[in-house]
Amino acid sequence: MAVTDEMVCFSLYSAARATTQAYRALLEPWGLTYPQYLVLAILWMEGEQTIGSLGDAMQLDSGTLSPLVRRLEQAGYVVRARSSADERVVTVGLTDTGMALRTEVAPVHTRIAALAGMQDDDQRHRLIAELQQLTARLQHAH
Amino acid sequence: MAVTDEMVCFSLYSAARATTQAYRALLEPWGLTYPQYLVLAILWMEGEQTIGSLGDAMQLDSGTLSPLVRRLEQAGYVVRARSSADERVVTVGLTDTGMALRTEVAPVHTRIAALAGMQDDDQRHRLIAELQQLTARLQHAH
DNA sequence: CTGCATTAGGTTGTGCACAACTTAATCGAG
DNA sequence: CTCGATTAAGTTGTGCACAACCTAATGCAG
Repeated sequence: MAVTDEMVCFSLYSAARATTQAYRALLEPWGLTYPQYLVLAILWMEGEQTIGSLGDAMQLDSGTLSPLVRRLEQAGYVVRARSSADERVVTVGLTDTGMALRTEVAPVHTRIAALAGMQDDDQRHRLIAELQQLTARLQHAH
Repeated sequence: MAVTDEMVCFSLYSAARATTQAYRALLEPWGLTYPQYLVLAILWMEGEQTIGSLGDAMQLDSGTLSPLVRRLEQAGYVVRARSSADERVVTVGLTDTGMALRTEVAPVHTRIAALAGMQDDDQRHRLIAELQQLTARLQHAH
């Protein structure tokens, strides 16, 4: 029994890395990373976003999102544009190529959940709720 | 209700980042990161290790551990030495300074668990077991 | 209308995480 | 004993995560 097996933090750290590994394998044909997939998933479901709204959804700051979205743009999946109403705001929208990925790529998260043994809705929602509560507590702690 | 709130992967990703954030705050006085803390925790509990045994425990390869352990050495917490029995192997041991940290720093993971609302042993072990099972399933999937 | 505070996004620097590769030591079949 | 295979660790390059800082646009008190 290793030291780390007694730590919640380590099992989280480990599970998160196993998850992004699983995404890496399934997303490899499109050269997408897991955070890039998340941005596309948000765009597919909710339409055009700003860097700020992506940051709210993913809890990431512009220091992470700016280069990430730039790479998605270089790959031809999204376009960035300064908002005409407010020149500070950058909008991010899907290209036709990005839109076309949806059918094939969007279901990946469901396949990952199945691989993880999380195909049962109740069980999955219970785990999600528990993790969200844990996250909220840690965030409010400081 | 955001898109990402339906995804196990996102709640994991989010919880893992909240955890390392909490560690960052508590470890700031010693300039330690969460993975560095893990290495020290293993050394405190199990004594001298090799790069390979640390890699087994943390599921990391030498590409991550080599520079990480180098930084711990530069900070004066550990020493590296080539094994005389097998010159390929590098052993990692605590310095007196590293040993002395134990009293103050080792309890941090318990404090994090408390902040996360995971002070109850049964509840914590149930979550750890669930995450370990999920991790194992994802790792065996490929 | 002016000028300072606020806000949105970008840049820089550090440290993981990991793939792909290199180097050097050890092992082991023949 | 020899030499090809294996093993341990390190190096290089890419992408995230995040702190600290910068720039430019907007908002707003006076």
